[in-house]
Amino acid sequence: MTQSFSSKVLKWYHQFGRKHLPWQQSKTPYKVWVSEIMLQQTQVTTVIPYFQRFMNDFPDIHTLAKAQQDHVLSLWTGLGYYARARNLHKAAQIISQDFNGQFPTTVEALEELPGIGRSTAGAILSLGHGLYAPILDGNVKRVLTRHFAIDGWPGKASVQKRLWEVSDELTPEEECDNYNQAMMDIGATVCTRTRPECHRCPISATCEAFANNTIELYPGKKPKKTKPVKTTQLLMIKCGNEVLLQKNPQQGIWGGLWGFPQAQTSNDVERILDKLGVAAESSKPLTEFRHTFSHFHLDCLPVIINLSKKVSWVSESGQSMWFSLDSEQQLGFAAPTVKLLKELNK
DNA sequence: AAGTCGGGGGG
DNA sequence: CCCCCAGACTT
Repeated sequence: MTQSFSSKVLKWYHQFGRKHLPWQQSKTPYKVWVSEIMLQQTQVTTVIPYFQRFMNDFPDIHTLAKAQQDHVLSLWTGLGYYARARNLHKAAQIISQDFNGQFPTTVEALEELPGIGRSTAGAILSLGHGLYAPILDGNVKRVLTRHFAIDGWPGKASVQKRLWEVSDELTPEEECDNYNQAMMDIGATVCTRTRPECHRCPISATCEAFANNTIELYPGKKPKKTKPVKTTQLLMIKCGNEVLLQKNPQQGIWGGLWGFPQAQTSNDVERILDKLGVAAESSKPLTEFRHTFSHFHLDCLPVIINLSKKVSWVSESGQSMWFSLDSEQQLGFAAPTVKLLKELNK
């Protein structure tokens, strides 16, 4: 009598599964939710310190709901995909106000919340509530495409559909939480992208890719396209110990984060200074660097602009501010902004 | 179906 | 340089 797929996975979990990750301690739906959002497209080792800081400042959903967006984004600084933080904050307000702080307990209701898709909903239900729900993250996709030799890029709709069917079919009612955790653990620690350790895999005996020695064919690769290159000047307009920052619009790149005014041409620079009603005393370009996003390169030329006189200028919209270089204000910054603020502090 | 949304780990 | 990572959302 051969064991079922899920029972082999579960047996492996009890021996080798990860049980000491920060969000697995005194587990609650809130911790599971926050960790799942942070872990979207982000590796575990990267997330850990962010999760710790986040829980320290926002220990429960009501605290998060009441927080300033700037505070939430400040704890997301450097993590990327900032819409995750904005959506997390929005969802916290909905859950706190409309649901009395209680998470929904169905996939459909969870998916109504901003930032929660089918897989994250499944993780919250299973890991957070101990209910039945399949998941399909990058780990599970890698394990399943290899085990069942499922061709094609998993991002493709037809392949994704097939993977959901397989995941749904394999996921057991009993110990669904442990099964889901085990599949992620196998993907993260055994069935890795490069150099998988098939000799340690609990399901290698039935793995098609292992049997055919075609592991490297799975998962199918994403079609590559060349990233366009954009250029920008980052204007570090200084006045004494302060520098001018602007808040980016909520939608679009770096939404809700504070950053330096940007210019494409020297004409733009003049216009921006004109609007401030100031004249530059001196202007010094720093060394150019490239910042790469998921879909384009941004060649950044930072320029320090010193003002001759202190301007008593107040933002009309609240979207601009003079930021003290030794301030401890909790604001969200993109990675290049952090890098350049450090330069200014030298 | 394709594009938008970051930043870093590891080869 | 490359690819990918506990994806979701918009068009």
